Amino acid sequence: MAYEHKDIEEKWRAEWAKRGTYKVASDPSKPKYYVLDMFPYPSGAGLHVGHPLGYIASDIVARFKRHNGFNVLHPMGYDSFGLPAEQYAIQTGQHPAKTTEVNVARYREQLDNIGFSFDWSREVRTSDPSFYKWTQWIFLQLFDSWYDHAAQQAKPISELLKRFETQGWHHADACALTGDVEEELGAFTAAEWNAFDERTRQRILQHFRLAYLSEAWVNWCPALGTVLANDEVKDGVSERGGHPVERKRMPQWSMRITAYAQRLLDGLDTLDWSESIKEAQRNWIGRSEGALVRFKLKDAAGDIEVFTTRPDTLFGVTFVTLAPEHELVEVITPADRREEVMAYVTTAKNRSERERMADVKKVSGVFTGAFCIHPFTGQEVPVWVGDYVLGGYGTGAVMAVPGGDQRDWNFATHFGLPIIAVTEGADISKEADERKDATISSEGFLKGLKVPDAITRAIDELVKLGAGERRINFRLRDAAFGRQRYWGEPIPIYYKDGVPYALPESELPLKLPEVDKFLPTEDGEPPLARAANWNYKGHPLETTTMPGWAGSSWYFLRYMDPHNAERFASPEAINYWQQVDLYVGGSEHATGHLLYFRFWTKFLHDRGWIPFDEPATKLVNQGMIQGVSAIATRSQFKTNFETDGPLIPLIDGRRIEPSSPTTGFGRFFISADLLGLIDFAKASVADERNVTHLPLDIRFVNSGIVDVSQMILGESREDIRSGVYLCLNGFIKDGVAKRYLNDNEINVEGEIVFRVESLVEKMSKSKFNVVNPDDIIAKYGADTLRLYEMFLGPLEQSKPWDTNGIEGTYRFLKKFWYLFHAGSSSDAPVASTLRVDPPHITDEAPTKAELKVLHATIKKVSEDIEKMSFNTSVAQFMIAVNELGALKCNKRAVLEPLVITLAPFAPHIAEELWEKLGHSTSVTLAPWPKWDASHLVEDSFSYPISFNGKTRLQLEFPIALSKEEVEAAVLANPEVQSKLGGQPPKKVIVVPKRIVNIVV
RNA sequence: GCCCGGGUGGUGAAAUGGUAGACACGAGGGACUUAAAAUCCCUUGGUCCGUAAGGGCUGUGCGGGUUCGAGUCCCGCCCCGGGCACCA
Repeated sequence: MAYEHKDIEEKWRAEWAKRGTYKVASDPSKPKYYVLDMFPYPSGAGLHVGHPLGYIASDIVARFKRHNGFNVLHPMGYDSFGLPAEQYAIQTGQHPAKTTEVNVARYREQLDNIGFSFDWSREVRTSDPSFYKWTQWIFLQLFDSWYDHAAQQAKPISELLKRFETQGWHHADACALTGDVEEELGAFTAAEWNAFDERTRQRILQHFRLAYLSEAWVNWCPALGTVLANDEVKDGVSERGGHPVERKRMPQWSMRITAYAQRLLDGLDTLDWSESIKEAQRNWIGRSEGALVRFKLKDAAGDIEVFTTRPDTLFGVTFVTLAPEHELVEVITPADRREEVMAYVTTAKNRSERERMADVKKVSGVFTGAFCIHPFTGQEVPVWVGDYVLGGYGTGAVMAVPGGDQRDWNFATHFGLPIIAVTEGADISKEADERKDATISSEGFLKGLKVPDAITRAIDELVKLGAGERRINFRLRDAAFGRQRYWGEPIPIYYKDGVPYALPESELPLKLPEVDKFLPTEDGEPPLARAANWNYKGHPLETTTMPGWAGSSWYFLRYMDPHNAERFASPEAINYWQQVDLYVGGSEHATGHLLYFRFWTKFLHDRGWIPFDEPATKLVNQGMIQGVSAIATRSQFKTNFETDGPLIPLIDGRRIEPSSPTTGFGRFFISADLLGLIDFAKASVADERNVTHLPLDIRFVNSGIVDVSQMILGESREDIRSGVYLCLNGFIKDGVAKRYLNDNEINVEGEIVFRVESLVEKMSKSKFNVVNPDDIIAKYGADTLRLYEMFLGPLEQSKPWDTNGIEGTYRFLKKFWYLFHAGSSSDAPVASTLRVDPPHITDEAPTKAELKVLHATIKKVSEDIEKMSFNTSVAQFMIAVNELGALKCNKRAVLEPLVITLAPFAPHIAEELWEKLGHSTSVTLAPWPKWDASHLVEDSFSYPISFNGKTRLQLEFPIALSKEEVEAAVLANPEVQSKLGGQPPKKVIVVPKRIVNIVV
């Protein structure tokens, strides 16, 4: 009779594996559907209940689509290159491949327990040479490509060479140069190109390749011995480990993602992604329209280039500020100012980016002594250096308009520089006016124009004067691609005379070599430099490896054809499976993975390898499941013991006496309900440090009450094991509860229980609040876990995990099971229910009420899955079971379709019941039931009758009645009449099948 | 500062402009049981009146507005979460 989840789930997991139930192949006769989860990095900690949330949701959709006739690709794999395995390798000497293998096995075991419909025959691992062969191959394609801005497309380098050979390179083409890391490239003719030596040619080509090597400002992290990407640096320290990061110029592999800035931006409009992710990407790309303005130097050749979004404020320029790193600083500073200026530059430069960012309030700068010429007025404008201008961004110089920009205003005010009002109605004595809908008021030809018109006019004038032009600037930077690390894809490049060359395709995969240690060499070379024979035909190989995002930028393609040895995936497979129809993962990847993922897809499209240029049409971000930490308060009482003995004073004047401490000090854990009763003033807690908060392991906490005796057995922290736990009416020491030694129990009744406060925060080992899905599954089963995770709330929302609530979904499954077995002959509990527990199903025709429940459920669940509103579908299942239980329904015609609708959510129990209903094939093959609206039609409706919008009573009328008939019937009702008190209603609103509102 | 989310019982939450709190947890009461577990039934936003049946008022962060009717739409604030930021 009982619902034995363990037997059922083990049986079906084995059966699915044996039958290959979830294996999938291209099948042109069926429509395809591609459901993808962001694959996990297999960490040593294993999965906690938060990880599978998205996987369960996508699994439900995958199963639902299968029932609806789609051929569903639903794969899983591992992002198995990464820092933690390498850190572990450095500490222990254990090869990261080994650790990764162990962790993957553990992940697989945990994932299998949850009953996902993954086609494991398609598993990929980014650290597998058969996979990273193609990551390297794509790298070579990028190395062999340049971006033709005129055509808005990546093209082979060979085409560029032809162009150079016949046309050379002209400054007019210079817009092809993108990114922030190139040096100035001069124009050359075809004849010059043909005369260049190999070295020169290769150096020039680096300016065009989409994967390129150049001197770049990088985030160098000395502690990690590596370079970090911009998005791996948070607040000036490394995201992982929190080590300081400094700006350093060094040779660096980069990806020219900036070439795609406009397309990455435009593409967002075509995607069904959450607005917040799209917005984050828009911000990250950071397109701004404005003008490049050149200020001629007064006493030197050349000019200062400035980018501004507000050329309309040019008449408000009172000075120009250069970043301390700006190369002109040295050039223009006159000798008599040199000492002072260079001293400032040195300090400003040495301040880390972190300090400069943290210190917004402090204004610092110095006058160079040089002047430049205002392009419109011809007046002299002083040139300053200020550290509020960053060298790495834009041109590293700003035209300062203190009347229109707050930072410039701060700088001008601090140094007493003139401030000109640029807009009508601005009060420049208090702050700058940054409004973009103002009218220009500064003297000159822009006066009286609205800002947008003034911008256009200003640019026109700049162009006429040759002093500037329209310019679109992107915040997006080229992506650093090399890491001074071992555990990543080797970059398939070798060096001849210091010039990088592509390794021939036939040499791929370039496998990771064995090294004696996973650390940088003594002279700071990356670990790969330790490898013996790390060269190609005598030429040294590249020693940096690829970053984490390389493999994840294209893995979705490999799943389509994971064992192909000839190509990253066959054209047939790609043409069949196309884009990902539903991609599920965390929103923390908004500007990292999800941008590179789109970038590589666009690139592969440009070069003709794939027919689409966006990887995933729909993206859903699951929320985070937070942990609930159990926080215990611990205090060290002092001094009172010396005079009063081991008594703890309470605010009502009484004292409680736990077992006597041997010294004059006592360290106690205090139950949350006792906390407010202790008189901490009298207890003379020396200082705040004597009251501390410690997280207890939530495995020993139930509804806020700690099982202290169990906890001290399983606890590794000594202070927790040996602690004295003060409760309301006694204390617990060494796991034994005792009454207080004096008669001052606050409450002599009841058990001595220790309570903790709960705190919702990130689930993590260090907070002792991790819930392992394996434990939940052992107790309640995977089907219960799946249902409960969905039942917690909307998928995209973050929510705390509370194991206590799981009983509800477990009870639901037991009731569902009972529907099939109520009145069954074998009512006695038996060890295994699988064969001996016959179902009790009849073939009788269902009643109207039963059909209504069934069809309402099919309708609601079908619609909810499409909307990814899983919590409401689970609620509907509960309603159905409660109602069918009350109707004592055990009819096949009702239960059979219900099993199919439940199958995507709780596949194990559904398979078992499906089999019991007499089917020999898997429930996953059953077609999705259709709901029939005719079963949902009601004969009558109970109208809420409201007066002025407030519901007062209910009246039932046939739905066939017209508005007028309902109104008449309502007004004829004696109760309504008495409420009206003889007054005629002002108005009566009847909304059929909804409400009646009487206005009085 | 800017851009996205969000704010509803003790808790997780539900609600095409139409009966706020579905569903579930927890809590309280009861049934069954020698007992426990399991299961089942009832109550459960707040508050007031009533012995009771029942009824009144109030209530979706705050203040306005639109509407016969607002958790939902509009305007102005407050708070929480996430993202971005010396980009000139």
